[in-house]
Amino acid sequence: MFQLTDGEQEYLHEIGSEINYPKGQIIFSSGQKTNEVYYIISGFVKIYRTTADGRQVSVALRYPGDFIGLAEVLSNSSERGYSAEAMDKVKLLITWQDPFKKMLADVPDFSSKLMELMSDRLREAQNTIYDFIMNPTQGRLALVLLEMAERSGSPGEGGLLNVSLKVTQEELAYIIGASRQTVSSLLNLLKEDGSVKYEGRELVAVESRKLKKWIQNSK
Amino acid sequence: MFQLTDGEQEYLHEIGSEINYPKGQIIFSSGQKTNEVYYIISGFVKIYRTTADGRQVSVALRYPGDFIGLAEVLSNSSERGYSAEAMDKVKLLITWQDPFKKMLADVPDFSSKLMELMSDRLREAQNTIYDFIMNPTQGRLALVLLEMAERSGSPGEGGLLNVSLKVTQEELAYIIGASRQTVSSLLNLLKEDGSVKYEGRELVAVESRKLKKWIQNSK
DNA sequence: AGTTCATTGTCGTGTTGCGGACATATTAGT
DNA sequence: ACTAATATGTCCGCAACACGACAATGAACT
Repeated sequence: MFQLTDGEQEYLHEIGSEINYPKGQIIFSSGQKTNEVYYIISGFVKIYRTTADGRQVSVALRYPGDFIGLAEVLSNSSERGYSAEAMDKVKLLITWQDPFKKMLADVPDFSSKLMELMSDRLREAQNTIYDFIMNPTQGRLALVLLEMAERSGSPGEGGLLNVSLKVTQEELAYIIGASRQTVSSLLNLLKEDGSVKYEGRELVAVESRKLKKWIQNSK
Repeated sequence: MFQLTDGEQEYLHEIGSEINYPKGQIIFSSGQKTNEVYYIISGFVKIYRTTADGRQVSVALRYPGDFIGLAEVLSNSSERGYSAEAMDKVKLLITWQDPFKKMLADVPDFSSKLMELMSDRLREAQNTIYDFIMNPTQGRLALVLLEMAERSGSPGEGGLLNVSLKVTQEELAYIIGASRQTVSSLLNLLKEDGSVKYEGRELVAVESRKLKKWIQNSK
């Protein structure tokens, strides 16, 4: 996986500034001018677009240690193609694109590291496409829950992952491209099955073994 | 769009060799060792994966002027994640990864150009995800036909695009994640509508205006 | 503690699209 | 030209899911 060196972290802190966003805060919006690159210190960020009829479609989730708003800067496109929203309390490092580009030129290997990052992301996006074609709704739901749990959870015994996630069903529906109602019933199936454990409206654990049974042959 | 300079083209020809593949030829397969990078001179290439039960899922199409097999090389992953197959007569330029990486270091701006390419591709992949969520089958079919026509066709008057494409309906089904039968009926609707024109089994023209009416609000 | 708002559960009903089956048409092989 | 292999058209039953409606539950604000 993608990992910055201490030196790179330091450099980023020098040219950027830390900001905290509350849950639901919009970080940037589709159509806006491209000025900054963000580095995620903690929390989840949703990359999405709002359709003409008001629906949301999210195309990716970004996790700590990842950059957002990067593609536009690297490809010199002046407008954001997607919006970004904090799904959680999020701590970001904001850097303006000029010093960021200078860093690209200054710091050896940073450029090739970003190249790796972009390649990984492309692969991820292709996997998402693959999953969309292969998996019916329940599989996609399982996939997303698993991914979020793996990114943020602490492993217990067996395939158990302890997490602490407050994500509404509507949000999940946007991510997997399903209706809210369908997510509701599917989640209940997963609960009965013991694949996921909720405390109130907070997801507290997932049983990855069981969860994987809902996913189609992934390869 | 992505475009190589003459100098870069020349360099590539020096370190690589041209090869012709017939339609249906597999260029590389998922799981294979990563050794080469390919540059498409002419023809279409399908990037796909075969599922356990034999179905194919294609996640992208690549057109002339694009690289394939690039992501694995840039991210130093030793195995191909997807397979690539010629959808046409395809002319490729094969380069081994070592001289290719040397070129990256040698040729100024080549690296940043590839960065742009990767960014564009990521954006494309995200758009594909978006379209999958937003568009029902007929919309996805229209999108793919339009894209292929735009990439290979010569524009006539109005929104007309003259092309010459031999793609089976099964192939289209793999690309849009639908069943062969559904593609068959939808294509007939498109023909009746005048959105596409066939001569035998060859697609010869698309009426982009009409075709676009089958696509949901794309932004 | 009470009111308000957001979130979730659960019905119907209607549509879309899959997948099997089979006929027909077209292309390729020898 | 004849045969085999591929590709296409079409019908039908079935399952998955969307979408509207509304109730019930839980959370947040004052």
